[in-house]
Amino acid sequence: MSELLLNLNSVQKAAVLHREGPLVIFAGAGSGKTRIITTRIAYLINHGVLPWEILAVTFTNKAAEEMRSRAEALVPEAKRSLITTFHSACARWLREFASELGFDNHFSIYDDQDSSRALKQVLKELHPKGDLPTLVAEMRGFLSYIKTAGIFPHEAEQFALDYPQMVPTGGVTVYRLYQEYLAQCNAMDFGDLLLNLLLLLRQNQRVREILSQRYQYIMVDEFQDTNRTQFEIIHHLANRHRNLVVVGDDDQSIYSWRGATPSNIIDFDQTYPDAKRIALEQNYRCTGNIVGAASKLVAYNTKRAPKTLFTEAAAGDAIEVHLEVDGEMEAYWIAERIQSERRTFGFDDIAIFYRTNSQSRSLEEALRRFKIPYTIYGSLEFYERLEIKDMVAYLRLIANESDEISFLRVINVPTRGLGDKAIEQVQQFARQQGIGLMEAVRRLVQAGTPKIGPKLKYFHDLLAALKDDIRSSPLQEAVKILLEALEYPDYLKKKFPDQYTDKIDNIQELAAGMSEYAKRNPEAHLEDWLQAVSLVREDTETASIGGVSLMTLHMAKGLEFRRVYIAGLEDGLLPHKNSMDDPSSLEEERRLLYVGITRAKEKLSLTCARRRRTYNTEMVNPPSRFLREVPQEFIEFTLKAKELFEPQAPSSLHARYVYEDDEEATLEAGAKVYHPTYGPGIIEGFDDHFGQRKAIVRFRDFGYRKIRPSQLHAGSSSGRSP
DNA sequence: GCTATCTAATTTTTT
DNA sequence: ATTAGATAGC
Repeated sequence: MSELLLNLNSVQKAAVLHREGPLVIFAGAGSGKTRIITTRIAYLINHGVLPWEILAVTFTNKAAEEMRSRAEALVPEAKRSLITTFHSACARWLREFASELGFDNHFSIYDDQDSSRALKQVLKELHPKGDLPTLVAEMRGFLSYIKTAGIFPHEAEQFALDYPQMVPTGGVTVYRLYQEYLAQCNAMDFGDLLLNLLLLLRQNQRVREILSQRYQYIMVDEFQDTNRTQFEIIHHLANRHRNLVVVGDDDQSIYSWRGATPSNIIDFDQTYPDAKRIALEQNYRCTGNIVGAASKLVAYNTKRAPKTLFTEAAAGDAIEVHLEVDGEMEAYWIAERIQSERRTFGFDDIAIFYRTNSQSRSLEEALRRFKIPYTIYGSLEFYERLEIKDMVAYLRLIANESDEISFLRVINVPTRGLGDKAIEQVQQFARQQGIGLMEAVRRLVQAGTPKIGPKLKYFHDLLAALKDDIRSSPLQEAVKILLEALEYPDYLKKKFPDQYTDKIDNIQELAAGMSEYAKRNPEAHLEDWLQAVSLVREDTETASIGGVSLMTLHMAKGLEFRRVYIAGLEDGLLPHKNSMDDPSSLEEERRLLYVGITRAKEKLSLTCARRRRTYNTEMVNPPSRFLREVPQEFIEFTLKAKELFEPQAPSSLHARYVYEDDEEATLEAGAKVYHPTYGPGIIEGFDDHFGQRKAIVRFRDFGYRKIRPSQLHAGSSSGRSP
């Protein structure tokens, strides 16, 4: 008996030992699913499977990294298996076969910001007078949806006929033009990495043969979050050997708004009728109370595969529920609590989760006041910072001169007299001649175009020199060469005098990361590094600081902490107000809380605030409806919460809170009101204005106003004429 | 063409 | 409050 299998329960063992054919594993939270995948990889390798015949895909770099290192710890050969994210696997295959699609294998990868800019270029030409920001926003949503659904431009027409409500006016044309523009730029957005690979697999028999032959054993983690495109890719890859194991938990599906279809896992056996099915329902992570609360909560969902998570662990501490007067006090309470428990839970053991990023500010302030170290995950992305984007854009343009989005970004950075007018002239010339922007620059320089000719020549020569210089130097020098050639520090100092040091530090960090990368991958070229930074976003600086972890509930998936706080359990925040009216969105909000709760190994606190300032207005939200769905037996109310919650009568929670006094009884948030001067509006919240209570009303025609409730009539029109 | 000022928009966002 | 992006004025 292999020692790998020690300490596995019989169900886990069955999952690991599964050899041929499709298998779907429903793995509840904390049931050891990463362990199963890694152990299975090790087991396969120990039993004659070649490491490079194994493919394991996940969604996040973090998860992939974890999986890779754990598998390697079991068998060192696992480092030759392909254990990575969907996007980076696809990017790798696309580089291999780019030419089959008419792409150069130095193609750029566009992040959301780049792709918005590309879309803007397309729309600007199509609707010169249109409201660009609105159009871009509308089309972005449509494009990301249609790409995750695996629908190609040539199929979009039919799709628009079948589902007209899903397609904005002109959407089909924009989709086609956008894809053409990206092809012209030799660039792919995140969606294209998947979609273009799917296109290859569908149309190109040679590629399909090679890739489906290559991987004997395929495993996919977090399968509930796959979209249709990903499902179809996996289907093609696994078609030959049919050794496909998918692992997931429909209760943890929290990305349906991004095209994930949990039916991929729930109905897996419709595509694979011979699929075996294993359910892992024993939780090894959390205490009894935490598991109990989470299961009871998620059981309120109507759409889910039936299952019950259980544990043999002791009940442990009760789940703490606390209510505070406002968001600041809530944060203060959490910080104080962390401080008082510091002998039991080290700062690294603790996480605070919240629904929206904007909630992090008050938490940060409170933690700072208590001198508690913390790390915020995923707020200001390192690679989205202006100075980093500038550097990366230059390097991209050097690797791929067709990359027009990078071209447009850097042509006047640092400022060199090539503003909107000049760019317009270059673009128009390019359009006229049917050539790329860089070629247009070359010809305009050659033609000795008046005014902009010399400036363009400077830019062109600079770029050419940079290209030579960087290509002939070791990779780790690239950023340094750029900085000097551009005199970029001077530019930063002039343009951002007070943020200068920060920005230079960031660039230093980029350069350090680059050196590190070059050291680890001695063979790597600029293109490899560019791909890595496009797909991996980690801020090495913040990652090493440690302390209490702050993140959104979405980011928390897949992680675990001994001690967890979830802040802002209020109707309007969790569930979020945009998701409260639609039943299936509401269920997703519930799953979000479920995910948060099940991250806690030992102790959990749920907090909410009566009032909360968001942006500039004060909102009054009732406690989350989800709090009522957690049975009282698992909960301990803090003193403060007790008087307000009345735990013995949970159904009165709302009533007591919202209708606390007569004024709010008739004018609660969300109520339609009518004002004699401003006309119809909706109450968004309340504000205490020097002791006087005012309603924050969003008027149909006059925007937001703070109004004394006595001036408002209930309903959408007044009985009297205004 | 560049800079300063104004305005609108802020759910979540693995890649 | 904050930020990015568009517009108006130098």
